[in-house]
Amino acid sequence: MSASIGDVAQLAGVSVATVSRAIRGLPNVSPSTRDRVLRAAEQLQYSAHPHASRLAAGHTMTVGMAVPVLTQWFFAQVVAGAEGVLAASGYDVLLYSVPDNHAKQRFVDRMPFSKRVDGLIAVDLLFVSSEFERLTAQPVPLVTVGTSHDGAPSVTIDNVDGAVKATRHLVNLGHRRIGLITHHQPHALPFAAPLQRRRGYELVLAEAGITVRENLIAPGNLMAAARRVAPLETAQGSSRRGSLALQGGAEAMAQLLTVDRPPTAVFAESDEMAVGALKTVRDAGLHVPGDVSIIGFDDHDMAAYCDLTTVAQPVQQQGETAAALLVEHMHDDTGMRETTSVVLPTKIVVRATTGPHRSGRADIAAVP
Amino acid sequence: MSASIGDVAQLAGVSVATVSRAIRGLPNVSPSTRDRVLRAAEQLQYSAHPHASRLAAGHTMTVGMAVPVLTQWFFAQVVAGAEGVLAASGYDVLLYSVPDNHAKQRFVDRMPFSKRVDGLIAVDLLFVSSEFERLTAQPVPLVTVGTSHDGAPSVTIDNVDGAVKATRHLVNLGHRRIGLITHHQPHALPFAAPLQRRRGYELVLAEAGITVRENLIAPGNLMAAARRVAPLETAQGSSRRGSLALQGGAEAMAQLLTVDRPPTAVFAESDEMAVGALKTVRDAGLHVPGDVSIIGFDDHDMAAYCDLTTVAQPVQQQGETAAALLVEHMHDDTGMRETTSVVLPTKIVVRATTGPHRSGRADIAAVP
DNA sequence: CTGAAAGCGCTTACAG
DNA sequence: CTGAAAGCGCTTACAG
Repeated sequence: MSASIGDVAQLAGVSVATVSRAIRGLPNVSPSTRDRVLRAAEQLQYSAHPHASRLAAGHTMTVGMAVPVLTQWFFAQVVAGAEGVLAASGYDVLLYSVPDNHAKQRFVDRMPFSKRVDGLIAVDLLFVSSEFERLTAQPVPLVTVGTSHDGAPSVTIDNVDGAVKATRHLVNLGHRRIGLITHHQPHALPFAAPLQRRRGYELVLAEAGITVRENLIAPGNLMAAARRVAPLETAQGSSRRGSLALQGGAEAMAQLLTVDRPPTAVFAESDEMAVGALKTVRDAGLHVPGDVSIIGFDDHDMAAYCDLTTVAQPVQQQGETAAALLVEHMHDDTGMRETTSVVLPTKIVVRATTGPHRSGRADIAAVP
Repeated sequence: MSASIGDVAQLAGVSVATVSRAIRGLPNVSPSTRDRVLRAAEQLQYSAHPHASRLAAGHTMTVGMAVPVLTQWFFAQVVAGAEGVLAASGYDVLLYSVPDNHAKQRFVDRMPFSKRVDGLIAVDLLFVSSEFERLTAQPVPLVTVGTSHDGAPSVTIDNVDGAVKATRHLVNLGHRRIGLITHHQPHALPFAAPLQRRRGYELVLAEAGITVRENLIAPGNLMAAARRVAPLETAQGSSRRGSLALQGGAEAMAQLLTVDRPPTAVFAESDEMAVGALKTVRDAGLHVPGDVSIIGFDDHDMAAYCDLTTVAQPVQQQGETAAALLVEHMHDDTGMRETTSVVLPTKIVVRATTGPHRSGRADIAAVP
């Protein structure tokens, strides 16, 4: 079929051991020999059979990457980011989609023992402790993005802080009746992004002396429908729902417009929901930001187009950082697995959908 | 580290050969022996080392998938579709991003000879004949999606026909001045989707006795910017540009609104451009479809949300079909590579952005 | 139905 | 600096 190391050895008149060394750039090969080998290899279009070298050398030069679903904006970005740095370091990426708990179970059961990867990146996968233990009880290093577990390096953003920025922006514009469109999932774990973002919202209201009103908080996640499409509990579900989030945001906003004194500003936990909300407001004949200010979260591709004010998070960079961390760990043979957790910064991007509260500081004055 | 086939053999009291056969469900193993082996394997949490079995068996059980860039909607969908059926057939997917000509060159040079995959799927990659020959001059089967080359199975859609449907829809609504927002790339090959879609447009105008007017055709591709982001010439660039397309569509529409007698209907070669166009029209204070009808192409996630009339193409299904075709070819040891090319159907989805020409059949009456 | 042995194509001590 | 040989963990004829 194609040339083997033996063919090259024969052509170059050396042993296969020497070919192996010459080609991999190992020391202890005389320049002239190396030259001859390289020329022979070139001539035969030789490249090492990866499975053979991996078997012999004991490493695979590939890393496994598990994501809930590739079709969602966030995940595709993260994978792309990781793939870039992994490729640059000579690693192939093996893709695993883990759309539901069954797939997660299978991933946890099989992956660590399948010996086919040198490292693992898990994006937005919430592992219960038994799963996580199983995953780390073996020599393949793991780094998580979007979630963090004690015992593995992780890459995340500070969701509370991001939400604080968003809410504070609205408060500083004079708003007092501030709505929240959430993507809280029923049984989500405590550190899930939706809960964290809600927490930031509540923190700022408290610090501004504004009472949290339940009727100003609307779920934008269309639970039944979302569950059908993406049955897996993910940590940052908010940013990842695809077009359902548009619709969910639209409906949540519609609900907010029915309450007694509707909000003059709304923080949506994701840009997609924010864009949906935008539509509802405009369809209702109201103006943004004249009547209602809206701020999102993510800096999704659509955000710039819609002139949406938002809290930007670096998405591709989360993949890149995770990959860099992983590469470092794979090269680190000391076996000691220090658990770096890097928290990437968010930053507010003010565009055209937020503005000062209409009645100036009226509302504020109304509150003692 | 983890159990090997030898450990299982020892525990079960049989030879490794028998373990191998029992575990892979080969015939010629007595039920009781098989049972004992399976139990032992279970107990040791044994799973075969993939590199070893692949080396020995001569196949890799993985397929390589090359896409221009994973971050674009279309490509992520296609990969997800393919990954699904590949996983179901027991294949892993190795991801290659081929964002520019340099990467393409490297892919063509190395991939086929790297012996690391049993098959290849190339999405939207335009190969010149020398590249294509190199790719097919080896035993690894290739299937292309979005492009088709003589000599390899492919899955595509009929872009001409899709565009015919779109344009005919507008003509049937009584429109005569029909604009086109193109995504034609300067040096694109003849079969590239943008050209095909344009061809469909021209075909229908001709059949309706309407002259093609150059000033009603506007490029929506923001060439300089697009080139910076995605330097590779792709076949169906129109559908894949991300947010640039939104902006490009918006600008193209703005241009169309400046001509002497502006179009009463516009066919945009992609939904993203159509959505951009929608914005321009509304920002100008005009109504859709009252003043201008707009139809897109793709049935992108955003289309339903925007109530955009469009020509839907099955996107995930293109990945699924390609994967199924490839699996079939990989299982086919006859070596004869019949070149099935499957063309998936498009279908028009009428929503709220197209409507009858305002002045009824006036325009039509004006033309003999 | 089962086992002993060769072989897949490399890498890596070990000698020299 | 270079080579002979063992070994990585499986699979696959070949015997029996």
